[in-house]
Amino acid sequence: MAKSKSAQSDTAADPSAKKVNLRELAEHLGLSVATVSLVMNRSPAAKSIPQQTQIRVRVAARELNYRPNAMARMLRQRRSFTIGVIVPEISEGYAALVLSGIEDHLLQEGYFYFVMSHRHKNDLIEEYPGLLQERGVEGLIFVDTTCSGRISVPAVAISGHRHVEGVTNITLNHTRAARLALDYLTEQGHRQIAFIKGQAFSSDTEVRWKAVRAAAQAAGLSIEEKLVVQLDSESPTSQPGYEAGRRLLENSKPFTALFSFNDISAIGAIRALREAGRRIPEDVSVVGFDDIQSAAFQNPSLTTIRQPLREMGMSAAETLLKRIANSPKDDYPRSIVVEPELVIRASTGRAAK
Amino acid sequence: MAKSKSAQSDTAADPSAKKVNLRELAEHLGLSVATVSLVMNRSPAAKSIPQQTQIRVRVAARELNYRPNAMARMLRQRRSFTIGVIVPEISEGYAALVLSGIEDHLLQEGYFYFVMSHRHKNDLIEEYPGLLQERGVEGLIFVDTTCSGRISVPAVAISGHRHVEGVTNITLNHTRAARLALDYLTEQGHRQIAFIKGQAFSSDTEVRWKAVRAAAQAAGLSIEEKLVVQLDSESPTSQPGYEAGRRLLENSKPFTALFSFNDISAIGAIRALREAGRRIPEDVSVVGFDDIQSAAFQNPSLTTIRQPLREMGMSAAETLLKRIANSPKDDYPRSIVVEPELVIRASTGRAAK
DNA sequence: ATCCTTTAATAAAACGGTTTATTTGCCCGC
DNA sequence: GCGGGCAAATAAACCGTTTTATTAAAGGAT
Repeated sequence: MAKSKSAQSDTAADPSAKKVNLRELAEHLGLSVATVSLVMNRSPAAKSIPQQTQIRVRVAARELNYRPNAMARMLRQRRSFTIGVIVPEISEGYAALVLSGIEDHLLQEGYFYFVMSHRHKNDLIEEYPGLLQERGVEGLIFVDTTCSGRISVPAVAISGHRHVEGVTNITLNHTRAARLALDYLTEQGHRQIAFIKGQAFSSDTEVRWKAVRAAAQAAGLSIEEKLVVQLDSESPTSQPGYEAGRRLLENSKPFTALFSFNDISAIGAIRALREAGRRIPEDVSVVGFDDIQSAAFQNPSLTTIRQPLREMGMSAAETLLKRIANSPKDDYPRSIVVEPELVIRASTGRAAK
Repeated sequence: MAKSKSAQSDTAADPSAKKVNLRELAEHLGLSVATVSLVMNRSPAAKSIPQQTQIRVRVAARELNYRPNAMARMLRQRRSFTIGVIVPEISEGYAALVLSGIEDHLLQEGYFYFVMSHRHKNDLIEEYPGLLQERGVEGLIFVDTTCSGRISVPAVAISGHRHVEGVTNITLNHTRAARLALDYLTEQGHRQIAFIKGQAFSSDTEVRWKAVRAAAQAAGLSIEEKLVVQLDSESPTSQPGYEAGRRLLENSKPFTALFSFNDISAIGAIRALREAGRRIPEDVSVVGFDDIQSAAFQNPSLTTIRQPLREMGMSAAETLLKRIANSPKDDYPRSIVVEPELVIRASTGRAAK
């Protein structure tokens, strides 16, 4: 912090005085706004302006505490340096990690971002991209949201899973993810494996389930219908997982392992299993998905398929900014695939029996 | 979704055609921009414009897919309908809940918001308010961040705990919070209670600790120095809590209960206690703070002092928008106090012995 | 006819910058 | 003594709205 004597109120120097604009600054200097603008922006056109004048301008700008008006500048340059991010909800877990990755990269590049969460309401999903574009965002990032409608700016979807013209998809290698989980479980001797599918609205649900079935087949496992349940409430908590766990138990088909759609629901399911007297992992091994921050601190700590969520966020931001920079050209990556990782913790072990 | 035939490419109707601006729309109509603007904004000055013309204008606007340029409008009206939110991090837990409350209210009122997270870096804390103001935000919300520097827009701080001119503070009734926790624990027969203090950088740390000491005194408890440890890493995970728990055990002073600074750290501490063979709650009762979404799904589920985090977020947004509306007048609430609530779950029970 | 009102609309000045094209000296070479 | 070139700066257009003051025509009252 600069040492500013707040007592000294007469100089135009430090107070949070009223805004001074370019015209006033120029008048104060006895120069034209054009000159001052060129200097302040270190425009190449300013090369013919002598150092001395440049310094004079900058000193005065500091003294008068000149701050260029962002809206005026945006209007003229037709750039907002703002991007829009659409997420299902600002929840614990998934979105929080992705957002922090996005933010990291954007702030570093001088961009700001708007967040809007739609809580799976279809009308909001339809409406938000338009609202953001009216606000002048230069690009959009969709997180776990299948984007629809006309989009006239570059866009990136994280786990979007639908090929939309103009949208770059960032997705996990689900095939590999499913194999990691099932191969590991079968290695541990599990053959009766239960599954919790994601909510219908989650864009990952279908592709992940397809991958699981393929992986099961490859591993010579057959998936019992009674060992498959689906999440169905839209709560972002572990409650849906808990309910799914209960349903699984009601089906009274024995199983020694559970592969759940995500960590949040795995945690809920574990609670249901426990209440029914099953010990984790002695009676049932549980594998989650995502590796959210709290997964490692569950009791027992959660074995899970890690998605590099922060990295996916960063990659989304990076890709988007590149696309914006190249804007008129429409050669852009359609798809970026990231790799999962099996993180073995304490919620899994060898099959009983 | 409107039924729009995407094949029909000749009419100017539906395609994501190039932007049409007010001037072009006016020309198309054979009217002046002024007239069109008045109609589109339903300005009171438009009352003298006949219904028929108004309809004509609106129909054409729809047909040409006219969207007013937000930057031009903001520049002219000198309003951005944007506010800035500064948080330590977009983490699981605390900030996520507060943010969702903030968002709820803001979107409802037609405002957008920028988020910036500083991860406790002092230079960023200094820098961000200025950056946001340069971006034209009409107000600022600080979450768990003591704001500094000159602020020339209305501001609200959640758990700011420092009286800063121009900032409304939203705080929890910590006195009551501490009493709820300690009265409950003493009722359960606990006398040897350990404490985990918050990190030095958290704005809640000091006032909460002061309240705890006062409550302890009121309950006739003395706080043993060896039973107090402080969180000290800046990780937003449970790791610092885990480390704090270990330190507590190393001090080898017996205790039957632990009151931790927040849920995240309580979860870490529980892990440390467990590793040392202590059962929760049979050997040690643990009380957290915040009631983040995952608290209810811990194993055992976490007894905690609930802060109404979403409500605090909503209240912050509401207060801020009210202040913006009244802007020139500087009578504003200095402080808003919200009440905590004791949520008893399974991590606490009667003292052993 | 004259003056006032009302209706329907417009011209033009903001808002606060950026940027292109142009001006004004001034020095240099011949 | 004059055209050319350069240095230093500026005028003015532009970005796309909003909003105030003004105009133009028509109708009504006196």
